[in-house]
Amino acid sequence: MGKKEAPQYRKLYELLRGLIEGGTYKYGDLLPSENELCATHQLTRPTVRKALDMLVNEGFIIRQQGKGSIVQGLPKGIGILSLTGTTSAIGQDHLTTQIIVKPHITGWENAFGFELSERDKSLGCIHMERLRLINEKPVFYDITMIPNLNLPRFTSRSFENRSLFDILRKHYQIEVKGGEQKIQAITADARILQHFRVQKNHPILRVDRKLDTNKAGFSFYSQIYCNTEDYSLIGRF
Amino acid sequence: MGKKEAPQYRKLYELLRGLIEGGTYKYGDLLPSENELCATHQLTRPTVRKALDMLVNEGFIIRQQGKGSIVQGLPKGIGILSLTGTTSAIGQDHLTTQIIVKPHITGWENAFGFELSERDKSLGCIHMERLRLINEKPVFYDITMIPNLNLPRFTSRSFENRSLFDILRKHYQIEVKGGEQKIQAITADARILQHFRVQKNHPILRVDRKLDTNKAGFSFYSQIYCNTEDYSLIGRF
DNA sequence: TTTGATAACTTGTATATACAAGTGCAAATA
DNA sequence: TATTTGCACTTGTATATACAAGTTATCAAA
Repeated sequence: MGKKEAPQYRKLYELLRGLIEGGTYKYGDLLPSENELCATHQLTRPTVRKALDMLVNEGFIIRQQGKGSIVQGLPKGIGILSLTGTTSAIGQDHLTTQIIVKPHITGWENAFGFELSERDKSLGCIHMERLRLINEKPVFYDITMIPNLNLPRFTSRSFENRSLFDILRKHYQIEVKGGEQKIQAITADARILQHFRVQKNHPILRVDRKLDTNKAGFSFYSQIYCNTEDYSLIGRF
Repeated sequence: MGKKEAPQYRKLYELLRGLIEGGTYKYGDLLPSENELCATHQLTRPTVRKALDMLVNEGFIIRQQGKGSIVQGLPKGIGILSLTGTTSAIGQDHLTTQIIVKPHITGWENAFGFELSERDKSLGCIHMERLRLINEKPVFYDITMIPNLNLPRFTSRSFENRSLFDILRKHYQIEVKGGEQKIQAITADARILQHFRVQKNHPILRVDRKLDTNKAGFSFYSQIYCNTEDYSLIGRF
């Protein structure tokens, strides 16, 4: 059950990412060259390059042949469009979570337009609804549906302070590896509007997401309503 | 000036991507194993894996240890959130483009909230506004601003039938490598509403984008208004 | 029949190496 | 002085190899 040790390239990636996020390397700085990193960490160039590839893919650095790896700015807004969950994306601001509908087992009404496997349909799902507030102002309302697939004690866990992603990773060794999302601007229905404390024609952003995990065949689904009046969703691509 | 031959891993990537997009490999299929691809294309495994890595990053396949590379579904909506431009994303539907404001050189009023370099500020920009229609219905309105940096004949080119990305790549060897985007739901102003032929409180999705290219220090900017009534923006992550 | 071991596949990680190609600076040259 | 050349450094591409680890089917044993 114990988690295996992370591979070398991943450790280096986490280290460098941490140094960028922590401000040790700032926008425009050059990272140590690949050969320097090899020497410092006792690795070979392909391994180092794999770590740097990950940083490139996530937009932390760009590479320039003949010059080096140039640090890029951090995402400044809410990174909900990237992989990290809501909780890890806000930064300094004060984020609180209210559970509106506690996790409970039910059938699938639908999966926000995504197709469900027959197995998932027959299993039913764990349903949960949460409201997220930034500095006391409601910003996200999200509905999460997870196939009811052998997650002991799941419905009784606390989702107040910790992100769903963390809980899945730490207690169930499930890591979200990617997914698909559909984005629309809508005028929300009365129930959602009430949570956001806004008026009838207030525009709301809706994101329907299918989240794929490291367990083959295990995906879950969420629908996020977002009041983008004060915070916009940002992402790198 | 001629374009260099693409590297092997890129050629394999294009080939496989084409086969997936063309339907030769369908959802759930397994690609040939890495060793088979090596044999077929006279390449070594690291090279083949690099091509597959790219497909993974763009969501075309997932890999499962012990099993193989599993083909995923194609993006079904409008892939504006991914790298490919609008034109290549629509698929079967009929897309037309109307130039509302022809490309012309002007100063920067702003860059949609992104920071400009002093050099770009002093150069001014090429400004252009286009309306895209899908099956005769207006869906996108986009404002593009490109630093006025030595792009001969640019303002006189035709943007009716071809995507901006294609023109940049073919005529100027500029490839968009990524970028940053901010997404909000808004109620549009009168000018935008008029183009979309919708009423006052109709919700509109706005995407502000900074596009980074393979030329270091060369980025351009666009602001896209989108009526998501019939088409939602989709993306993989 | 069921169970369990095994073998033959698959992808994952890592090393070691070589040369190509772009950048930037310093020394040599005009 | 201004320009060119060359060198040292960077990342980019590619090969060859080895072993770890997950999946699946087969076959033997219980």
